[in-house]
Amino acid sequence: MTVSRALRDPDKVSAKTQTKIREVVDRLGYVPDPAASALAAGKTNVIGVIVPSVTNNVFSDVMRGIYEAAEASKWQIQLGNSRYSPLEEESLVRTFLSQRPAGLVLSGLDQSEDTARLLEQADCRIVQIMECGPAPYDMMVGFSHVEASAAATRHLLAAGYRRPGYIAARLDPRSQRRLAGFRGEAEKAGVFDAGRIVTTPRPSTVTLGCELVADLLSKAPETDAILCNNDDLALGALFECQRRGIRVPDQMGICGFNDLEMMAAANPPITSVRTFRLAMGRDAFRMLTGALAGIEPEQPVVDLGYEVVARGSTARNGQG
Amino acid sequence: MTVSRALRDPDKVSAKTQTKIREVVDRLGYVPDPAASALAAGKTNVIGVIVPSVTNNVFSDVMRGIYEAAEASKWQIQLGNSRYSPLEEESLVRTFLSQRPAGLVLSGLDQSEDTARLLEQADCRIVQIMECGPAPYDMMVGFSHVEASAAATRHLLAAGYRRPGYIAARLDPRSQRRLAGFRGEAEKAGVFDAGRIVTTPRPSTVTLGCELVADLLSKAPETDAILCNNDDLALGALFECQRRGIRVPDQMGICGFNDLEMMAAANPPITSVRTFRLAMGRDAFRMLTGALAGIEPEQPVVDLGYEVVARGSTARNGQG
DNA sequence: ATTGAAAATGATAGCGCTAACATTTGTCAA
DNA sequence: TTGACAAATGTTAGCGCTATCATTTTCAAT
Repeated sequence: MTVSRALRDPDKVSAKTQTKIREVVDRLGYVPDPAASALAAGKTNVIGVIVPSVTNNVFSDVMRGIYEAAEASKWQIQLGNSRYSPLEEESLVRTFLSQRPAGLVLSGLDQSEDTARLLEQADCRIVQIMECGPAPYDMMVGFSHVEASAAATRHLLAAGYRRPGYIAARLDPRSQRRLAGFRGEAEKAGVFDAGRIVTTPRPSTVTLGCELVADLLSKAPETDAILCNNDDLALGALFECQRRGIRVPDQMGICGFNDLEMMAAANPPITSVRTFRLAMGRDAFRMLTGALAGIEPEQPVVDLGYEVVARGSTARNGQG
Repeated sequence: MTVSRALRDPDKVSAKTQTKIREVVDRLGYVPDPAASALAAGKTNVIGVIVPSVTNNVFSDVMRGIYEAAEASKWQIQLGNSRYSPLEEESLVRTFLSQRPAGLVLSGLDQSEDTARLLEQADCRIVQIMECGPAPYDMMVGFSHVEASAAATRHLLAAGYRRPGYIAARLDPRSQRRLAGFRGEAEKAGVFDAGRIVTTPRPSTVTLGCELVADLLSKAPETDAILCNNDDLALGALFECQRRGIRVPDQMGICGFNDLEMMAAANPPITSVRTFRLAMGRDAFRMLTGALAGIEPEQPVVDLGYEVVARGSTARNGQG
């Protein structure tokens, strides 16, 4: 029927036929069946999004960016949770691809080999988020974790801290690159000491931040600043220092990563590296749907950057 | 073909045919097309989940419970974000129902009239989460917000606080019921004062907790305890009190709601009302898929309860 | 061996839509 | 008025699967 056309591509149908159709559709309460449409057209309006965690604030902000951008569009978001496992990611990619999605949004650069092969052969557009790097499957929007944590390290050094430590939980690839950024910059300044790095595979929490600081201070009591792999840990670090009577920022500088909203509210406010998570989700969605509409992005890789937000927790000597 | 049967209902196919089919499937890399299946069968394996927020920790925990329970099952989770808007919820329900989902998970009891009508006519199983109440559409798993906040209020009174205030952001229906629980209990004890209630429609953040406390103290400086509508606000309240040199718990008691992980790590640790969010998601999924498999739940409404976790922030007079 | 019932397998139609092409209608210049 | 062409609408087949029923095979009991 012309009905199908009227509903999907109203320009190709005359105005009066459109009104007639709309009237009948309303009267009958007709709703198109997406399964039949998918089958006949051989494609869907589904955009698959695979994230490593649905609870981590970082990803929930990205998801919000995506959902808000997708709101009132014809695109359906299908969310998958890989729980930081490349194997689960692979299985999700398979599942999603079997649905002939219009597009796929993936986190990071470190897919398994099999996943990479699937993605290269996939006939859908792909956006990788969270990181920037060479050789995207298709498109990419993120930032450099190495550079961001290097900048945070330089900030600590500029504030006068000389024995910086690093705490991290669940060392996913991005955390490892942040650690590498810290290490590189600390070595360059001649202040690196592997004894001041404390990590754990456990998932990140505020409580864990307390524990990691306790661990760090028992191993390296001389530590005068802590670069935390994320903001949960940084908040825990602050609490732990307070409990031990360690004055922040004078005796100990604390810097987080991501700049969650609570960092600014803490007491003292905690320095952090702001990342643009909402924008990342939104831009990923726009790049993807733009490309699907035939508008190729100017650059396949978009670097959203970062910003070291200096606050009280590293304001030694009146700096920051 | 027998192939379809072998893949969906292996019991009905002989063992040797099964192996043969599996071999060929592997060799050809055959993957069933879910759209065709949905069209032919008139139903899907999709379970729609509609939450008011994807960033709020409460809902992300519930989502995690659902995703973890759904992991490796045949069920596909389709997430919708109503952003606290009954209208967006209605539109999501319409979209989801047009996909002939196997089930639907909704948040709360307060759907719009049109949504309620849609749901009553829907031929899929429905679970409402987050709250308990009479007259579920189908099934329900949650807890009583009124009772939970009443219990928190009683805890504050038992700790010796006599001029309790209440701060809340974004008054969704559940927040309103929590406020009602506070009010009821405070009135019963003769300590209610509407001047000690400060609310705002803005979304909840830690920073907002600071601001609401500032507002509360300017209006009602006599306040000696704050029941916070959630944990973000409670953390902000603690920070603000610290900044003002108000001693917690001696001069001011602080109690949160939900008992996010960070409450225990704070300094002092913050009293909160624990809710069972992961379990809520998991149980909702299990009830739903159980019912779809023909196993009706013993009770259509499951009350998961709550638990007041007393910590340092309300430990006046050595109590708590 | 024969029978009957159950188990396993096969054949057929159709789910509701869209792509591709065929036909009709409308519009305008010659 | 006519023809030429574009715009609008109609026709047809088929997307890949499943439900249903028809047929064949299996196998135990007689």
